Amino acid sequence: MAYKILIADDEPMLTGVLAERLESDGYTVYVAGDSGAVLDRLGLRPDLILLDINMPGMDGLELCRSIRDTVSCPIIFLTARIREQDKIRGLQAGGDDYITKPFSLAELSARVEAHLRRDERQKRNTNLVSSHGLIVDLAGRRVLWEGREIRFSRREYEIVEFLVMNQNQIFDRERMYELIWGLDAEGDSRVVKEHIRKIRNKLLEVTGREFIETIWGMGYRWKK
Amino acid sequence: MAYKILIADDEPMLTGVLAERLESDGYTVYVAGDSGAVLDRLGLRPDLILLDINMPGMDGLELCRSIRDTVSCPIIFLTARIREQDKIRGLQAGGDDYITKPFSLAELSARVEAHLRRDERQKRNTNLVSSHGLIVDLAGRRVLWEGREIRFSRREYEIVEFLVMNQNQIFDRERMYELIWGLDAEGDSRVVKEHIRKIRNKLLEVTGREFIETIWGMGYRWKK
DNA sequence: CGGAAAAGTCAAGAAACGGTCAAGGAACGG
DNA sequence: CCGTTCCTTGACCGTTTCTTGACTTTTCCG
Repeated sequence: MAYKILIADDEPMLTGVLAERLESDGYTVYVAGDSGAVLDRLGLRPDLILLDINMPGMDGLELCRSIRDTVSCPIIFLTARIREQDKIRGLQAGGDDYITKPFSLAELSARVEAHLRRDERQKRNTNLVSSHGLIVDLAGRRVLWEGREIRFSRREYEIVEFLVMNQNQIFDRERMYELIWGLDAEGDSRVVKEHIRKIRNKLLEVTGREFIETIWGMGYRWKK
Repeated sequence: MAYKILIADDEPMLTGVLAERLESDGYTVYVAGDSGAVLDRLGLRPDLILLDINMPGMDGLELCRSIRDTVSCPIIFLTARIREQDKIRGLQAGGDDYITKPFSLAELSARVEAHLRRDERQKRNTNLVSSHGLIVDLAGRRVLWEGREIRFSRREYEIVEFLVMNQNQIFDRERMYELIWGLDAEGDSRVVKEHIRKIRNKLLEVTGREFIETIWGMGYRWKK
């Protein structure tokens, strides 16, 4: 699975170059041009965020705090400021690292990798989430029931993980498609319902229970 | 407010060290040495529980289930067992994580923090607005009365949410139609009154009360 | 009181939605 | 390169919900 990186910057010149490089490094890249877009994209559960400290809309530090309220992935600031004081403030706001412009792509690439590595190591232990006896192993990307694995395809697993991680919320197909597929609503959100069907079948077959409920006209929700 | 952590373990050596570390991390710590004490302390509404799986009295898994009947905070098992099977059984009993002894205090500390954070996030994502005992769950897009759901269709829910969120204002049908259906005032704003009727019926049936009032010639308003 | 405008009620057809299936195409692994 | 798995799409059908029009009741005001 490719790591997802969210670039939060409003200079198309820069984001273009960054995206190109990171994609060639094998990452999936998303770009958000303003604070609102950044917060929207958090649902994608990026593995790392590159954050321009001077974004239109919210102040960068403020934005960083908001991000931290939602996700815990590494955040690397991109900035022209160089004063030590700024560095400290950034880290206090929940940033993990700081790269000052101009920087070389090689350097950025290296730091991104380092952070992902470290984060990965930290995560590996912990990540099991359970719900009604169903265990979702986030690190291993698999689902267990009474010790046995229920085999899901990639998309199926991603949907299960997504719903389990956002149990109390309800998502219509459009929104799920945006958040899980990540593309900008290209394509047809009807795929979602087909995947949901497959998932339900597998879960029902193995567990004999229903886990995903449909709220007519509103969307799907993981049963509490 | 400091988070409250309940340590359920009968080895004073261990609980002492744990408590010391967690207190220095800024948490309020309670210790319970046997199953009975644990259940007693649940009244304190701890934010997280560290549970030794081998406690005198009840079996750890059993105890875990009992705890789950009362509180929903994260439970981290402390144990010497290491088999994958045990891990899974623990999670099925309602545990959230599993740390095998011996563990480093740093690791424990990190996991405690991670769980508290996740729990906090989840709570915050549950946006509730209440009015006269009626609870509107914005994330789940549903309406509750005395813990029970009142089922509304999508439009109905949208109208309820809209009115509850704008309690002191009066909206005529035209305006509600524009604001809830969206811009293009295509169609006929008479639908609104039909939906209002349905909503009133459902609310009245379940709660026996009136929530929406009509201001003659002006529109509708959520009762204060 | 009486008429007009506003609001409420009801039933029925239209539209939207979700579930299911089958099949073509893309991606993957050997 | 080939076979397999997975993803996506289109079509169909039953169900729920939305909308509409006709009709009734309430409210206001001369």
